[in-house]
Amino acid sequence: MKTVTMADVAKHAGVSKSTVSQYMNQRYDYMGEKTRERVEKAIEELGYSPNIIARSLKQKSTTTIGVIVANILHVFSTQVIRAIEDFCHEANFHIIVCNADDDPVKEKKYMDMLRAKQVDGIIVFPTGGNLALYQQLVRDKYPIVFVDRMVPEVEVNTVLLDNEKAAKLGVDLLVTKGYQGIGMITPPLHRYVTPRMERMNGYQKALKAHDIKFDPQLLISAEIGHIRQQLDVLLQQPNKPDAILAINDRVLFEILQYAKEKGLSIPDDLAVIGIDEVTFAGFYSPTLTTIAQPAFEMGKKAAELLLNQIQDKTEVDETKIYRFEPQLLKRDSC
Amino acid sequence: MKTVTMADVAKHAGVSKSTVSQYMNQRYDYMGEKTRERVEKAIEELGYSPNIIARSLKQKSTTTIGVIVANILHVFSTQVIRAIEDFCHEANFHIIVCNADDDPVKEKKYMDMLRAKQVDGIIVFPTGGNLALYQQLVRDKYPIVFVDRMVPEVEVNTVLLDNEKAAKLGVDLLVTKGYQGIGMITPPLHRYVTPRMERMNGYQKALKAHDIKFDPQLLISAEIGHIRQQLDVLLQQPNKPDAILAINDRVLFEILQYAKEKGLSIPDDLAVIGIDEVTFAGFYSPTLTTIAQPAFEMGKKAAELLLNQIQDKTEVDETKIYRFEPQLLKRDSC
DNA sequence: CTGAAAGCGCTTACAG
DNA sequence: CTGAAAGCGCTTACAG
Repeated sequence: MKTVTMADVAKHAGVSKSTVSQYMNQRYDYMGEKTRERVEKAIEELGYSPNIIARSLKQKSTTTIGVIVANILHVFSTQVIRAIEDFCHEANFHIIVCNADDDPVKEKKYMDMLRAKQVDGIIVFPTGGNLALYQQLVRDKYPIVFVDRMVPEVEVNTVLLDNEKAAKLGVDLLVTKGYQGIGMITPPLHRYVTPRMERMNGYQKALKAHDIKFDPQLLISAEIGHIRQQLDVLLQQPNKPDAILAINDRVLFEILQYAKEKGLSIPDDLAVIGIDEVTFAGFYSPTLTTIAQPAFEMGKKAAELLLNQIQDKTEVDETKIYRFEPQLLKRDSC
Repeated sequence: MKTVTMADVAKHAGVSKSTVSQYMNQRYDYMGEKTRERVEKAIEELGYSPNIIARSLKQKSTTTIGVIVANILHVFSTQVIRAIEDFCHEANFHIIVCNADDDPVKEKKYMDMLRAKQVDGIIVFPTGGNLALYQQLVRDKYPIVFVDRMVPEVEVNTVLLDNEKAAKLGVDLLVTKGYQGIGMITPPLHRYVTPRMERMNGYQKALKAHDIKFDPQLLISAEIGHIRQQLDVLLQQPNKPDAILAINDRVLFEILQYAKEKGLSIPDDLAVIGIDEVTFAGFYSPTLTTIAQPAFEMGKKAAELLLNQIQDKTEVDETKIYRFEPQLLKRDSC
């Protein structure tokens, strides 16, 4: 496939490259009628399509952005990506998707590559492990938006769920329904991961608001693979919980699996609320009360913020945290 | 952020651009020890990072591929993308992800844009609606791989599930278990969509192999939103099915939702098998018998085929259909 | 062992 | 209204 270039078109039409370029960029203002037609015809006949790479080199814009997610297999990431894609499609931008796998090394590698590829900006679910890099980007005024997690030391527009509220919605409902011991299950908290930390805080604050003492015994913080086993221990205890708040969908799966194995009845033996909507919530038995994240709105907002930054580089936006409202979907699991 | 270029590095190090370029490409063969150190130091001090766009223009390779999926929200697409991403990451390639939404117009737009952006190749879940374009690409020897669907008129490497076998596995199991009336539910078949057509064929062939007459009455072909209603009609009939094969996960959801609403007991009132594994199959009540697609292997294969095509353009591979084995996961819903 | 020069395919002042 | 020329930031024969 011999590629046809602008020079070919120019020759074929008997005009200069400049004129073809004007045509391609729809600057017809000063172009003769016949000239335009000739160029149009030449493009048609040669099947010319411009090399955007070459244009990018000159214009310093690739109309492409990078999106680095923690894991594209998570439903939440998928929905955020989809929303970003839709928004970018409108604006004629493309997205390069990368999986950082929660690994700061991989994250850095991707960031560097994306910049080397001259993407116009980056949306990232930050691992938090590349402080110096984030700060460098901010200093360079490189367009960037954080999603799902924040990095307190770094001044970047950030799109987050109101995580405390999400946990509070769950606790409030459980308290209203009269549950006494409200447990919480989360993956490990050893590292600062915004959603987990904030949801934990929300859980504790909400308990306090209801004058319930936080009981560390009712908290499980373990790797996904160990949750069922710990749950088993927890439920043997005399002061076992009668309700549990699952910090995310992965945790909810473990609880449901456990309940199934042990023949526990939900909500009678154990009430359950999960943060994150799940596909089967509406037809599980019982139907599952969940707290949904507005993932599409969040993705859209992230894209909007980034494209704004890209388009008017001059304006010095103040950076902000954008909080989105979780939505309580009351069903029958509590 | 004033970008530092190769020329800056050259000046700073007191060498020529050529030398810096050699250094960047690790061609140290003929480079003096001191020269190398000087360049290294200059790069360090200036914080130089090369502009890959510029390199791409010269080298005619962007180390980027395009991936056009039908819908990134589908679990299958997600898994395929993830596998492609992983494979590409190894090879230092990046992926641009696009959603065609099953719309040939959008598909064409994306294809054109991706080529204009000089991606080195494209993996696509083809809508089937751009025959001329596909054929043009083949003629141009443009690296391309189809996934999930085939386009019979076009000679392109294609990665598919053995769809007939998937349906056959389901029917065989149901027959073995003694079910008499085995129904099938699918989205509309008006257009040729490989998985649907092949699974339908597989279903009919499998029935025949068991000397069961195919009864069109037991088949529902309807938009997702109308399935429950049609199912209701179907199950009122005298010769209603006692088992159903769901052609994909979306259909399975509808069946489960229906069963829940009507208080049907699975498998006693109605046995169910779904093609596509679902997250909750293992802890639903009953646990769900499904037929899983090896999505990761399929994605990996697609990436492998594409990168091979990209790397040795000379070699004329014969194009092939690569079939992957579905996996029957026996559980309790039949 | 290193540098000058041409070129990748565009865009953009500037001149006429 | 249109064209010649310079330049975007690299790479790559080629010369010495």
